[in-house]
Amino acid sequence: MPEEPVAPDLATIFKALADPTRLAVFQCIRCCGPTCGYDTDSGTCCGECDGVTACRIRCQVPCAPSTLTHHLNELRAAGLIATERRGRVVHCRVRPDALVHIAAFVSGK
Amino acid sequence: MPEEPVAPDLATIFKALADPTRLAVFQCIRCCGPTCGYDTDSGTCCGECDGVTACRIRCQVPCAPSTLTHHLNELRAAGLIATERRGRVVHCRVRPDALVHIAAFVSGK
DNA sequence: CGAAAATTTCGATGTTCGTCGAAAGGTTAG
DNA sequence: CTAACCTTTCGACGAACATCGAAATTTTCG
Repeated sequence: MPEEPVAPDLATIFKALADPTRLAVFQCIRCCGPTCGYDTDSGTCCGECDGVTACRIRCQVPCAPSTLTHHLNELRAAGLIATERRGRVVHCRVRPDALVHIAAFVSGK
Repeated sequence: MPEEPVAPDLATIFKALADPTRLAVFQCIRCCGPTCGYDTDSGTCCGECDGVTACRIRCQVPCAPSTLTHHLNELRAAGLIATERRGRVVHCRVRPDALVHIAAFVSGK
């Protein structure tokens, strides 16, 4: 299961952020941890950083565990976050290139 | 029917741009006409500019007339565009403050 | 090994959404 | 006034979506 299949189009990225709960999840990941050292080539995250664990996200964004998994999958498919399992927990991070497409859109393509 | 009821939240704005067809409509409006001189106080558009007519949008984004009306309503409700009827046709324009919320989001809130 | 913890998968459910066609509404030109 | 044009409203329909609970999976710890 790759972290990010291909470059998703703009509408897909917007759709990933269009749900209030999912947007809150993204903001939580964004604020609670440093930017992920995700490597596009190797498809892996750096092993040093901690990120935000899923269970910690659920402290700030209350929802069922399965619901959070679904939202994380959507955000990851949109290329916005990277996830990495370390033991029992999953660490979530914002990808450094997450918002470049949106930024280009705002600045007039 | 006000042009824009209240300041919509970020998720609503993203949702308005999350559909490929609707995003194409927005880009069409954005590219084909100058920025609208929409006045937040008076709630009207300046009477000088032409904007892009709905029927012209449908030349570039094929869909049923009722479908386009629906999409324009969504974009307007999200505060992204302003519409103005002039005679038989409806002129559509991007609101000058359309993307400020997204820009703030990209730049880290 | 067995229990506990964190996450995922699966199936189900109710809602929202995008789309269209038909009909109605408003406006201009002849 | 009437016909043509552009747009909106209405109702309907199928697809997609957010959410959950239960069960399964993965991993650590005693």
